[in-house]
Amino acid sequence: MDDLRSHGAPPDPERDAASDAESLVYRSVRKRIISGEYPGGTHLSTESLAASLGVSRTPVREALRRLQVEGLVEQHANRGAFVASWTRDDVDEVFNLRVLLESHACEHAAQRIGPDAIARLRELAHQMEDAAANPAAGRVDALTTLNDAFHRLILEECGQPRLTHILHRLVDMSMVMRTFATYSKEELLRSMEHHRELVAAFENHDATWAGSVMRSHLCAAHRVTLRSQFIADGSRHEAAEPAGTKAAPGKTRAKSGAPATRTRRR
Amino acid sequence: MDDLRSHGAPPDPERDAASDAESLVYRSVRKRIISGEYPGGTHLSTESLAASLGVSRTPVREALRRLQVEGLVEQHANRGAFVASWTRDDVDEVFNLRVLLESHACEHAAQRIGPDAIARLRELAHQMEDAAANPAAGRVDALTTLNDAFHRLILEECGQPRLTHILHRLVDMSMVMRTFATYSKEELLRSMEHHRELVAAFENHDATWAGSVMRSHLCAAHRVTLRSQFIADGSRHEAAEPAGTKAAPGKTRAKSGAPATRTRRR
DNA sequence: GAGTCAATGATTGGATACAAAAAAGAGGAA
DNA sequence: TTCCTCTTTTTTGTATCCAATCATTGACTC
Repeated sequence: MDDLRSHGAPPDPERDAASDAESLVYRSVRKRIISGEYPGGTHLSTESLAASLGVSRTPVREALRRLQVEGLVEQHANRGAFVASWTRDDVDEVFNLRVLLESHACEHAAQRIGPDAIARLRELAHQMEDAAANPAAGRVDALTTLNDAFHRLILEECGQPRLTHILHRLVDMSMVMRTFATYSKEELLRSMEHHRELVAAFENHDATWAGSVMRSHLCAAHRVTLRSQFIADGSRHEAAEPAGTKAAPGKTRAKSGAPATRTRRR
Repeated sequence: MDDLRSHGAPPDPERDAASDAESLVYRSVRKRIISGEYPGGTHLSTESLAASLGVSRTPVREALRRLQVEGLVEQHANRGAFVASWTRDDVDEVFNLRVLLESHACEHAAQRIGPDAIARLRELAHQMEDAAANPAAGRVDALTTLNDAFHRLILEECGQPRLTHILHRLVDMSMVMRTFATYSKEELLRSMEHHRELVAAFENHDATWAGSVMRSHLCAAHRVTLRSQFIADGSRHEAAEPAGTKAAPGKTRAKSGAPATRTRRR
């Protein structure tokens, strides 16, 4: 009957635009983690989150569980949820995985992508160049949003839902880490050139070329992230704790492992 | 003080051995999905699950949310959770990702693995050969358990928690699909030989060799899975619906997409 | 007889209430 | 002063309750 409706948003498990309370909390908390408003180690109290968002604790708990599985949050039994922290090894791992998977996705996308998506990619690349050339306030935000859209569009074109899902989460992690990233002028220009080159590779449906450019692009981003997050000797950059937040118990220990997905020691 | 305790299980986000109600439900439902007791399309009612497990609906809902994010169940808004179904494209995607990632993990593991882990791998390989040679009842279960332990041990040795986590989920999916798999005698022997060869590669810390064997191993498994799950023309193998279960609404449609991680159509 | 519409029943999503565990703090002894 | 212990307080984890939504069934109309 109204099959059209069930065709659209509701059955979509990644209901980014869903209007229920759980999704509201999920989007809100995720956004704040990615933007850096909640730095690593921040205690996420279900009660205060529920109060500040005007919902009860039930959907908050479900949203935190989702964020935990996605790796942005750690949950300690009977102690609640904390924003995941990042070590240098974590940064390396995430970027190594992105290099491996996103270039793979790029190669598939190059073979399947249609003219509409290519046009959209070109438009996004142009908008990024405009934003980069215009030293206005909010430039970084605009660039981040456009860059995110560019990468996500490529992912959607690869036609592999699980790969897309995994990479969305890795890209989220990269964005958390890139909160403090500062691109030099040269690095910015190189990044723009990578985007242009990717569009050219897609126009020619050249999978090898597209994958290769993506690898270069991510290697460069990896270096920028490392430079902005860690000082040369490899010691950890600790985001300043905002007043009123409590550090995760046993945090210094936890850092030597990894957030959210640590394996058991034997 | 009791820092030792917080060192162990409690702060582990993948608390497989946790004793709270949510984890109990999670493990129970996950096990039934993987074992094939709940075939694709089975409706997972929060109420009946809560009743059968002796807990309330609250932890059941959280466990289902976790399984949804992990891709084993689909949640349709206001309609509840259903066990994810698998198309041939899904099988191909999962195995392609495993080939890419598990060989990568293997290469890292080969460089880091210690003598204890190698000994344990050799032991597991021997046990598998014994189990394979002994045509007793429960042989398939024993082989599945041992093989799972073998692969997971390699993953833990690679020292990359996120990669490990992602692969755990992909392996779970493979196990769901392999429920009905039947290895021929030749395929079984080849699989055993792969395990032996992997141990040899690890003993020599030869990353290229180890990664290469793992690729072969997974390609072979991919073919067996395809053969057992789908008939030659590529049409879908539908697991028999047990009496009393309701099919997911719009299921025929959903199958053309993918479970749990479908991307939005534009 | 087929199709449409409304009432009913079942099930989910969310809110609140309660019990248990952990963290924080006060107090006292060495 | 420092360390230990007991109490208080906060916060989590679970159970129960209520409202909203969806599927189903039956009656009604064309």
